[in-house]
Amino acid sequence: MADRKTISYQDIRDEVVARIQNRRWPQGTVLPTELELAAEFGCARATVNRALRELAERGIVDRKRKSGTRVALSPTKQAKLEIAVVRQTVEEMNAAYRYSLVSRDLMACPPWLQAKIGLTDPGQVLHLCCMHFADDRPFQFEERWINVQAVPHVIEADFLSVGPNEWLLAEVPFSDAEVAFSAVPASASLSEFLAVPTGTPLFQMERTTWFRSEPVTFVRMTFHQGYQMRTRY
Amino acid sequence: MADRKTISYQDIRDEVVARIQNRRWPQGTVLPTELELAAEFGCARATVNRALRELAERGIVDRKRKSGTRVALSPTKQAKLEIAVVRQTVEEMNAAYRYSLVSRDLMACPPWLQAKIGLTDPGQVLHLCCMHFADDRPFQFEERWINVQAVPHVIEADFLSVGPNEWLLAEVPFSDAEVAFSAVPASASLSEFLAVPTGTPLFQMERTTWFRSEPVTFVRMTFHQGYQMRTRY
DNA sequence: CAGTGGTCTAGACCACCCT
DNA sequence: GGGTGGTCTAGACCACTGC
Repeated sequence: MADRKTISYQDIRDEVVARIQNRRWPQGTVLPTELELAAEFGCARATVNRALRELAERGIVDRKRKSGTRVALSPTKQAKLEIAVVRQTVEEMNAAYRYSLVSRDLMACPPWLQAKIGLTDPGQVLHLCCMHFADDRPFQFEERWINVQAVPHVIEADFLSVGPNEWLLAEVPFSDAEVAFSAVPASASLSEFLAVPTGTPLFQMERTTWFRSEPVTFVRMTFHQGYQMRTRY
Repeated sequence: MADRKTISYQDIRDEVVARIQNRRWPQGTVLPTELELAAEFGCARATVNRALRELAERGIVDRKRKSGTRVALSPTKQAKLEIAVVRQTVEEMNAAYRYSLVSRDLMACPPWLQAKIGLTDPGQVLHLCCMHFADDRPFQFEERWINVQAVPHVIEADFLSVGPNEWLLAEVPFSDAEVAFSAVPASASLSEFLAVPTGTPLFQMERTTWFRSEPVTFVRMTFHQGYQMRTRY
């Protein structure tokens, strides 16, 4: 350690990671207590605490009261996926974004959807189909159902110029969501919208969204052939 | 707010989220300063700081020195994906896990791989193919290349009973990785290993791993038909 | 019961960056 | 230049949990 004036929590965090990678503290090892580490590094316990808390969040160590901090055994690593709005994703590729509404109809909530999102009252849903283009080439086909009861004035939105994703984000900020990724074959309609042969493997993302425990929307986003979702961790 | 003895950072965090969802603080709004919030909630600034820092990590607010804290405009939401070892994934489905080594050969690093993982010296790589089963049904096909230079004694491992993933995790703990998810058609060999017709859409995950900036391994994991990766956020 | 992490406080200094 | 968040300190009390 450099003999700087003050030790930062990042110094401690990095040093702990180094010792784990060095095998000085192999997997399963119980680390010294916060007090001991604070003494070793010559800093306050709060500083050690912050460093170790961050490592615990990353899944690198496990912490328990009384038993202490130990190096994690099965490193269930956590990847942070940044899920942005389609427009942003397209623009980050330096491509021109274009949005187009395909269809919009109000309907009774179908039973499968009712079960899927856990809706008790069989109310109405707004059913939307949209296309997103990058440089005028198909990028994503979006099929969405919105729970009218949860967002009543969705009926007044025409979704001609603004996509439902962005509209909802402004309307229902910071909701909870559950996502599922999978590979699906292009159906007849998907093959037309995304300009690929029927049966082509396509990357799909499904998402159900709740606002204060009330289901708001379910969306199925199917990407163009060859799309990859990437992240670092 | 309940008139409890002390205000926790979670109280503040939840209250701030509530005010954002209430539209009391619409998107783009500049929040009161930490000092002002501390005064309002009757707590120390550090407590407010921790609450707001957590919200900033979640992407709900943006913080900048001098300009202050404001409600995020484009909520690039972050999903935390827990990427576990295959065995763990299978066992969490209450299925019996079985592993099988398909092939193992030492070879010169092919140029495409050299370019992909950013390897400067054209050294040797260990090329492995493995199968993972859940209740004796194909679950995942794994094709992997390991940089021998980075992990020399990988040559002594036979990978007959322990898969390369678990071996590497014990060997090279907590490395950095880059992952990409996509949908691919089943190739001739994939169709045999995963028992599906050729061309079937399959979910695939590719991962490159570095340990202290040195490339360690590149792996391509292809899942059985219909596999879904799920998460909440 | 006692040890460990979890959290809060009151105060301080610093670094960044907008005006 | 000055205001804001970023961080550290020294001390305190609390909550959980293994012994």
